[in-house]
Amino acid sequence: MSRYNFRESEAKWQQRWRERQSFAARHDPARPKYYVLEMFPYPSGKLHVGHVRNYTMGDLVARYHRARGYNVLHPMGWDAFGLPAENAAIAGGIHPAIWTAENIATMRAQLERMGFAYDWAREIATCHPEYYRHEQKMFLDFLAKGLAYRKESWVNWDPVDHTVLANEQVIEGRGWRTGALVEKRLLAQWNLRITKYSDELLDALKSLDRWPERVRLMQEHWIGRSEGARVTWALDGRQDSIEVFTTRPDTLFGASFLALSPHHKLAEALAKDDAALAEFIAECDRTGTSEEAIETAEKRGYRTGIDAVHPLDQARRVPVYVANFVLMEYGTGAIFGCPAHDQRDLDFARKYELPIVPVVLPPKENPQSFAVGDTAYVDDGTIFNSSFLDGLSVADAKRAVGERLETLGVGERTIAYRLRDWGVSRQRYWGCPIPVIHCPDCGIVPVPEDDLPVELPMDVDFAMAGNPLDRHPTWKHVACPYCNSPSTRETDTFDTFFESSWYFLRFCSARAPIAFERDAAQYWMPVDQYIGGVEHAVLHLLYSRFFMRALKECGYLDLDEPFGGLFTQGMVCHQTYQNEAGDWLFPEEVTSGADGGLSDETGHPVIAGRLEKMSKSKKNVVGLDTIVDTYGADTARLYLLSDSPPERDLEWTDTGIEGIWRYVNRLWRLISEPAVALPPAGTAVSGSLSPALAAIRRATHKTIAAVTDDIDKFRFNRAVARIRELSNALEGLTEDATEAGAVLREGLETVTRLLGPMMPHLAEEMWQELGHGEMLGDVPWPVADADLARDEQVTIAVQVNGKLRATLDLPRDAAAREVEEAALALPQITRLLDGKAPRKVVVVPNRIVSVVA
RNA sequence: GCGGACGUGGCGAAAUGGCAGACGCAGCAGACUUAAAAUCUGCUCCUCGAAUGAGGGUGAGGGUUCGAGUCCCUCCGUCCGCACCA
Repeated sequence: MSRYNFRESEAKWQQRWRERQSFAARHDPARPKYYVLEMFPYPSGKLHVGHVRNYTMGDLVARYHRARGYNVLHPMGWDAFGLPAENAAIAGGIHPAIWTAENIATMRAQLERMGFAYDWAREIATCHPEYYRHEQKMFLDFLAKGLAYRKESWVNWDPVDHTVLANEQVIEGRGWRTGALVEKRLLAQWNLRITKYSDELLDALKSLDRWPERVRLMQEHWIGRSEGARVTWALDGRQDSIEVFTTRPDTLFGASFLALSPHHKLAEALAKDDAALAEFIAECDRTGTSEEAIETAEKRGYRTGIDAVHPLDQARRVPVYVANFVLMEYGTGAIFGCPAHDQRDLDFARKYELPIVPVVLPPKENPQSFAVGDTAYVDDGTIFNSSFLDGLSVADAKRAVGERLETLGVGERTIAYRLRDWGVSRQRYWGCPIPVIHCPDCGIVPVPEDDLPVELPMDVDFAMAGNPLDRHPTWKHVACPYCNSPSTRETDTFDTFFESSWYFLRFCSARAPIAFERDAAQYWMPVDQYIGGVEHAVLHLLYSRFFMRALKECGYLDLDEPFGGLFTQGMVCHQTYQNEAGDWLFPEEVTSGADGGLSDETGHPVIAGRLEKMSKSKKNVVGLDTIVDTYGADTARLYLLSDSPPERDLEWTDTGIEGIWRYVNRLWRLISEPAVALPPAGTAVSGSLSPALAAIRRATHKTIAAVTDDIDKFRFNRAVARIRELSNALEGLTEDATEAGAVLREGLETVTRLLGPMMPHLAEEMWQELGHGEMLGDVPWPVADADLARDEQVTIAVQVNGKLRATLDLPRDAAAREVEEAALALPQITRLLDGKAPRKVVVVPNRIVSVVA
């Protein structure tokens, strides 16, 4: 019995693809294009099966479209800047550039072993100056257009590492690496004006009909458009005023206080002469920004002693507080509190004993008796206690009050967004240098284009905390390009999301001396199918959408959306194991005893934990190399496609991959040791077929249609099941008729061609074994013959009162009357009807007869 | 709190409103073998029954329909995203 020799076969076909440059994409406007892209990896060390699931799907899509006649672009690259390289440098004394290059080499070799159909000539790594020089140019263009600007912003500051931390790097108020309490600091940061496109980014979501609804919703929430009003409150006895933003201007007459953010200009000004207020603000800053901190933080306020004048009733005064729950980043950094109709305001009012005036009367409530208890009333109702608004609905009152505010010049209807501009400065070495120079005389000066790229120096020292660029003896010291005064370079680098916001454009002309050739981008873009994890639903995918618009504004291209189709695949999970001490164990350290109990290598009991996403820290990882060594790339690929729907999480099990390996060998035997002699390649099926052979031929053509449809709809697990169904049927073909060989050949060739995009090496080997000279990768996708796929006989279910009672085999498309008669004549049915005529009979052609007795 | 998704055998899962459980994993029985592995064959939702078969079954309850896993309402549970957003 022969076994499929994947080692020989996979190496052979990979070599063949390389020699023939089978997957090199050529710009050819005469042909329809298809751009498939998987989110490019961070070169962290080694590929894990989670990566490989993603790339296997992309490869299937790429090879499938190639077979369908598209000019396919399917590139791969490396998102190569980032913290882990720097941490490796700090921990192990290896330079980030070397660490990254070594990891890329390892991971590229792993990808090549998987046989993915990438155009390797277009490979990019974002840490190369030939890549990042172009984004330095983009930044200068953004600067010229006002799309980039410098602003003081509040950041998470790690006092030990001397660096800014992203929100995700702050865990329970402490730096994830140092464990130091994170401070809020005001730092001058470069920002990109993404908010300029808030409305456009929101509106265009509607056009992204090949994106998951979930991702579009997440972006919609992230942009967070809300309509409301700005209202100006004069301050009693002062010249200045406070502007608040509200979505509920209809409740203005229920106001009982104003609250300022601790970072509000007025709050800071007052703190200069008020030590207690200064201390209150300082305390607010010490509170972390993490979810836990926010949730547990008590709502606290500081009474300033200032009163504000109600804009619609000069006689009314409300106290002004500084409150810890008011965000400077949203709206105007100041709110008015209406306790009766906002839960948070209600809690605050109860605590500080402020008046609670209801102004929205719920339906069926009495204006005299209605009172707010512990719960604010936030729904619709009739306005009361509100002067000229009395009697209006909430919606009408919003309109009326908006008009009045505008007439009086004390406010206007406006729109607020949750989206904030994107802060791109990072106090890190391993990133793209921000190409500006600080001149004591000229101020901030862009690096002249001729001086690009600003390259990272290689001779850096990681021995001390903080950004090595800052401490470098010479790098930052330059002459001002305009006045020649001694100046300093910007030592911050870009957020690494900068690189991933345009890499898909670089792939269109990866070796161009400019960022990308306009023609190439206009031809290949947008990406037709983008595939990656849902964890990028907002940041990367939103930044990329912004970049397209910003680049368009700077004249780079004329397109808005980068990704026409998006698919977010599930994660690969694995059982976790812990010993009694609570230490995590690798799966290979665990053995299961005869009684089903688990133990470690020392014989101590092991507790099986929950299924979790594979991660190094929980040790529930499966090494890709081991899998490929043992079973080959194709087996791993088919397992990743077959076991779960692609959008759902997949559990990696040893028995699962074993099963696929058995299937691979069954397929190989089916081809290499056919039960019936096969006629030569190219022999068509002819002559009259026995019913059994006709059924197999029908199954063959049905399978083509079904698998094609399944792949189009990303139902890969079902496509695999269909192919297995067909190959199972072919295994059962042992009939020794003249036509049998030709029918078997047609079936085997179909299985081979359908498997081509999934298990490309095995399929090539099978295709060759079937006697074909050309490569399967060059053979067009099979087309189902609708006539051959059609059933001549159909099985029709017969229901009585909704219960299945019998089935009926009839010729296809039999007349409804005949079907009904045949059904009613069945003994099981006559028995149930007991001689009575049915009250009603529904006949669905070729499917069912439903009898109501 | 807001928003979303999901709930089907021992497990992963199928099922344009039309025969629930395709395809696979695990399991059981058998064949081959001195034996094991590999391979092959058969069985495997539950209850009753020797069997043809009968009844029940898609988180719970209700509704629409000739017909509901699928559509609608209420509830329960799980997972995910966002969250002091005014």
